[in-house]
Amino acid sequence: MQYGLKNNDRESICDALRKDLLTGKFAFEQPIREQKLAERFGTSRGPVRDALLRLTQEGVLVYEPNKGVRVSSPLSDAERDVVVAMRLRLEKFCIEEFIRDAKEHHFLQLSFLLERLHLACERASLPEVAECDLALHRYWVAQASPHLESLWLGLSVRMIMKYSRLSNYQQVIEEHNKIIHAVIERDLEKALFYLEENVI
Amino acid sequence: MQYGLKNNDRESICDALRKDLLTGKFAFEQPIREQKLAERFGTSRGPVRDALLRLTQEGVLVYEPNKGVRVSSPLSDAERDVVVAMRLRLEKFCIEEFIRDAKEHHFLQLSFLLERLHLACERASLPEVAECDLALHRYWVAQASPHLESLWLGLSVRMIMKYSRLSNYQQVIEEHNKIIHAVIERDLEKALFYLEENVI
DNA sequence: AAATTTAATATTGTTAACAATCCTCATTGA
DNA sequence: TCAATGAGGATTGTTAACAATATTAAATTT
Repeated sequence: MQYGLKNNDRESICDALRKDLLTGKFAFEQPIREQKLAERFGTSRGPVRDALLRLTQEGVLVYEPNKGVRVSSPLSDAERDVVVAMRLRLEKFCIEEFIRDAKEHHFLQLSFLLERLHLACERASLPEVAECDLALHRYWVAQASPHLESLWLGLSVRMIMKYSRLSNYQQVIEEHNKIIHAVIERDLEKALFYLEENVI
Repeated sequence: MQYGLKNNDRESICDALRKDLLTGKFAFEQPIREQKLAERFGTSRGPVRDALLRLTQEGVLVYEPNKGVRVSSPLSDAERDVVVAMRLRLEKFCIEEFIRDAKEHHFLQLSFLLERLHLACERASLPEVAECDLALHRYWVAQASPHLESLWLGLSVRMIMKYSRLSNYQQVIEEHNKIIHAVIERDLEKALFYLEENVI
């Protein structure tokens, strides 16, 4: 479980940790120790602290003064419903913008991300599937509104943490095929419909 | 503009900076320098970096590697609409939970926060009004769902940054009076109605 | 004079040492 | 026996120095 970050970057540490957290490598409520992570990533505690602070703000971790961070407890069903509704509102807006403004090379990038998701599903690797799924959705959000990207991330991460439908790989592929083909055909109505089916 | 933080705390720095940002003390796109803030708050750059990182995650600041952070540009009208809808969805849920579960001392605390808002409005101090307004809404959010609190903060801060209706002090007071009295009477329907009028 | 290169400065990124706080567990005293 | 105390270690919080990168200004070349 040793990572080789050539670019010592809080972003890299943050992404690696987020992946671990999403795929359940840490238990709920488990405390996270800075020194241990620093050793794992081959850096000092500084960049690790940065990453932990970010993940705290995203809601994956909970911070208590002088006690550090621990993995946050899962959302209640009611809380999750709220988060789902919010994410859907946000992502619908972004899909709409994306379909309106996207050029050919954006669609190409989308196809590439879809292909990566395919491969991850074939390999049946949950961490990779989770990452590719997020990367795909994140792409149109980031293209449509950089402002809303970090907001979106917080919502999505919380959603996935609660429980993951991602283990049904066949369904994951089909849902995303539908969405993306609708997007590429610039069929807004269809795209929103399939998105609504997928984001639950 | 010198603050006297006895408790050197990233939280304090973060709150102070957020207040400045919300009330327009920095221009959009203006770069923020760590050293300057460290001197202002009488600490080293470490805690300042922590605060800047948090505000970046909240969306108030934008980070570029090796270039630091700058004040983020304002939301477009369409983006703001999305954020408003999301915040409303979140806060309605929290009000509902709050009304269901609140004890007498929660109502007392609410009255206290309302009183503070009154005083701030009388003094016509925009920074204080903004702070009290946020503190009030934040209270029922935090009570109803600590999970959703940081999410709510990101939404609210972005909303207020765009433009502030807060300068009409008389209206601010009336709107909050209505909401809070409805809450104390546990009249959910009324509370949601007045909330919808307030969060725009 | 305009463009390019180079040096100097300013700013962010990282690190290791130190300070403050929390936690554990053995010791003490009733 | 049990609660209170306190020492020791573990962990987080802060700092200042250093490294890496970006920006600016000057010098050089064309």
